[in-house]
Amino acid sequence: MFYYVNGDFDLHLALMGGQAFRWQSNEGGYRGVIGGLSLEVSQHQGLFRIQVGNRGNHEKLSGEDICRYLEWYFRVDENSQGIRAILCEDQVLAPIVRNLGVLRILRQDPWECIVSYICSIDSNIPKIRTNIGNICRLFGKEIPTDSGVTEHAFPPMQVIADSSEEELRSLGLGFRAPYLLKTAQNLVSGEFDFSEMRRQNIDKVRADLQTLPGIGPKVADCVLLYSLDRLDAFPIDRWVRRAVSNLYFRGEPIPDKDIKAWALVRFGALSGYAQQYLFEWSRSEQIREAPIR
DNA sequence: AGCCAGGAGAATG
DNA sequence: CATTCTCATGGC
Repeated sequence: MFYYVNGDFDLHLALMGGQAFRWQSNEGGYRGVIGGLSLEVSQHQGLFRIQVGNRGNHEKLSGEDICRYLEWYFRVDENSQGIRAILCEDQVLAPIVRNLGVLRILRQDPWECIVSYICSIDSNIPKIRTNIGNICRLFGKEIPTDSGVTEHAFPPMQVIADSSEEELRSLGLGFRAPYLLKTAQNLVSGEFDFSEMRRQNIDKVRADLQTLPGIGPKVADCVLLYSLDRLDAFPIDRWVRRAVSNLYFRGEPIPDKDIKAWALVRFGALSGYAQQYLFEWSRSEQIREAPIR
């Protein structure tokens, strides 16, 4: 089953930029798994094509349902050129936005997102990908594909909650293992309602997320931005911290709380997109000055 | 060898 | 109460 969507996309930026960690480039395209859905995505002059390889545990979904879900995931209804135009009103951001391709924020599953960014603590993108891959291989349901490669669905939170710290450590999670285990156990207790979180005040949701072990200000903002539809979230990592300092404050170190307040005023509802462009710029620059903080 | 999409808890001012 | 320090882990 194929599904075509109008272009205006940079798949490499969206899928390999460090938002999602289950995609790998694959002769001209990208192969990945969303939830339990095995996909292959490729770009063809102005269009991009999605091939649904296997529905895994989503057999009950119709083709239309899957299409709607993919529209949701890739945010195809979004006017990315309009967003770029608004961001370009910022004289510092303008050249960065124009030089990078069309950047989109994927709409991921909150549980997957929480796991991914707990794994991201004091880590790096290749290692996060390895960790997430290991978690899916050990705990995720197998998804047979036509190409013969066996993919793995992302495991439900109950499976992780029923695992052990030793098991998670064996996957290379290190000190993040107890964080993930306890957070999964807290989540299955049922006190957290992600659909309710979508409607609540962002500060309330951020505070609730931060009650989970291993989720502090940065991870909470990643979950808000990448999975709970809060484009006004502004996750501050060392790359963004460096970019803001160098681009806007002459290299002067700025406390995170000040950056957060500054970003809200400067970028408002599009803070998340500004952050993503700054993140990509900072990483492409590879500034080797004294690290901020 | 040193760096890397931070968080938690204790110590300090 | 706010800021700073230290620690845990593993791959590249």
